Parts: sequence; C-alpha cells; structure tokens
Amino acid sequence: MPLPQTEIPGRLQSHLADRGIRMTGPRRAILQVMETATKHLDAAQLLRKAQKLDASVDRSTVYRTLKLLKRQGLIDELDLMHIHGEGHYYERKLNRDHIHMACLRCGKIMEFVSDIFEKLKGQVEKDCRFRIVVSRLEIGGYCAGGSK
Amino acid sequence: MPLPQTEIPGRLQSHLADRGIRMTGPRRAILQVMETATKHLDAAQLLRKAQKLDASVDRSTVYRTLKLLKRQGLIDELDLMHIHGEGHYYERKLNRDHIHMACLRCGKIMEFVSDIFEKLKGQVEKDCRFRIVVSRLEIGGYCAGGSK
DNA sequence: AGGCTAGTTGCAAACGAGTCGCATCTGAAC
DNA sequence: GTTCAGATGCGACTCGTTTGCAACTAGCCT
Repeated sequence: MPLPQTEIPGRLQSHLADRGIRMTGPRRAILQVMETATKHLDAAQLLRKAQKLDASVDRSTVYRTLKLLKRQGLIDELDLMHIHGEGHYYERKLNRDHIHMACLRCGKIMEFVSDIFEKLKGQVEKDCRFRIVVSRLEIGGYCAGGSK
Repeated sequence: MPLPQTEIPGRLQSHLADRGIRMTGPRRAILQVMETATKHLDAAQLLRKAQKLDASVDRSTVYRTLKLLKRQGLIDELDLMHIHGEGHYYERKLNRDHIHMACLRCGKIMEFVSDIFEKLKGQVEKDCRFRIVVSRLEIGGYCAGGSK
C-alpha cells in the first residue's frame, strides 16, 4: 500500500477521488474540517465543526468517515495519553511521523520530529522482520513551562 | 515473546505497603494476578482471574485498583493498537521500557527492547526540556510469520 | 481486646465512546 | 434520466469504564 510522499493542504478529497471513493455532502464537510484543523480533534469536536458546514451531518457518519480515512491510511488516531478522557483524537497523516508529548501538568500537547525515531523504526523492521504500517509514540510527563 | 522477569514476585504488594497503602483481600488477589501474569491482561480477564482467588472481587474494584496502580506508576496501560477492540491492557512496569508490536494479520503481540528507544527518550528530554514520566510506543504492521 | 475512622468494597445504576440495523436517499456511471 | 451500490440519518444498542451510596474493614489508638 504505497502512499504518495508529499501532502498538499486540501488534498484529502482528491486522495479519495483517486481511489474511486464517492464524495458526498457530509463527507466533504468532515474532510474540510480535518484539512483545516489546527489542533487534534476528537469525534465530538469534529462533528460540531462539520455540522457548521452541513447541519445534517450525523455522529455515525463522522465515525464511519473516520474509519474510512484510517483504512485509507490518511489519518492517524491518537490517545494523547488519555489526559483529557478516554476518547481518541485524529490528525492528518503527513510525510513525517512525529512523537506526541502530553504535559501532565498543563495539558499542552507537543509534537517532535526525530531522526532517531526513524532509525528506531528501521531497527524494528530489520531486527524483528516486522513490516510497519502504523506507529504511535506518545509520551506523558512535564514540560518546561512554569507550574501554571 | 518472553517478558523480562527482573522483578521479585510479591514486589507490587510491598511497593504499596511502603507507601502506606492499605492491603485488603480483593486487592491482594488482583495484585497476585498482575504479578504472575504471563501475558497482557485486560480488565475483564483480570477480574476473572482475581475472582478465582477471591470470589467476591467486583468489577469496579478491579478498575479502582488499576487506577491506583497507574497513579503509583507500577503498571503500564496499553492499547495494543486496538486490534482486539477498544479496551486497554495492563502489564507490570519493569525496569526496561519496551516497544509493543501488534501484527495486523495474525494478532500476535511482540515486545522489543531497544537502546535506540532509550536514546530517543533521552533526546526528547534534552531537546524538548520535557521530563518523561510514561511513554508508550506501539506499532502495527505485519510480522514475519506466514499468512496464517 | 475493643473501638474508631478513613479508606475500601460490592452493588446497581449511569455514563460516554463507538457500533449497527434498517429504511431511505444519492452520486456518478451508464 | 435511470439505475443501484454505496452512503446517510436515526435510534437503539454494545461495551468499557465510572460513580453514588450504604455497608464493611484494616490498621492505628488507646
């Protein structure tokens, strides 16, 4: 399942079109929200934002679309260490995997790209003879900010 | 995959005793199951096994005890990439962190200890000025086994 | 030994995230 | 325009987890 290497903002829709997946009103609204999101959204937030573009969007359609995007490898699912509850968060999958750090004190989420992470994945693939499809590294701890 | 058994059986109980935490029948049963587990258990499995030692153990006590152990940093919570549903799995926290790999084809869970992983965590702590409390690296993909 | 009390428990009911069945609707291929 | 696989809204459901509460108890203090 080789994926294109470069992502252009606003390309989720054409990815689906390329794969012959039908485009509908609710789906368009949900994709638009995903594409323009500036932070990690959970299903409920995604629903609320999508309903502003298409009031008829239903909760189950959000979940079905998320499942579709996951299956297509277009989004990643995150827990963010459950610091805000048991649900999941979603973000567009970009070229470069990154680590998520969640501050247990202030709740801030930070992202970090690391060559060592890439090297580690390479080691796993080689030493364990394991073909990586998806990986998730989440870290909980304390950021450098004051006690807030 | 072998779980590195570097901790002494009974250690969980003494950890709690050291911290002045009350020991009860149900708690003892749950700790005993955690200590002797050879694979990752979810809450329901843990409940069933604990009830064999103390039939009165309730579901909610299992969850409350898991929360206690998490708060004390004595266990880790895993998703195992949700390949078996939405629940969580638990394991005793040992000296060495390890990566969990879940095969999307056969469902097998593998563990892998890597000094590159340690190096990566060191980089995060230094470059991001982030004090790591807990980290979780989970990988989904395909293991080297046949198509099964 | 016996009492005190904060901490713990079992129970049942509630919760929230996510799923599903089904009748209806619709995008896009012809 | 017709057609129909695929998508949708709706509501009811599952399942993992949490909570309120009254009863119980471990461990400390006499």
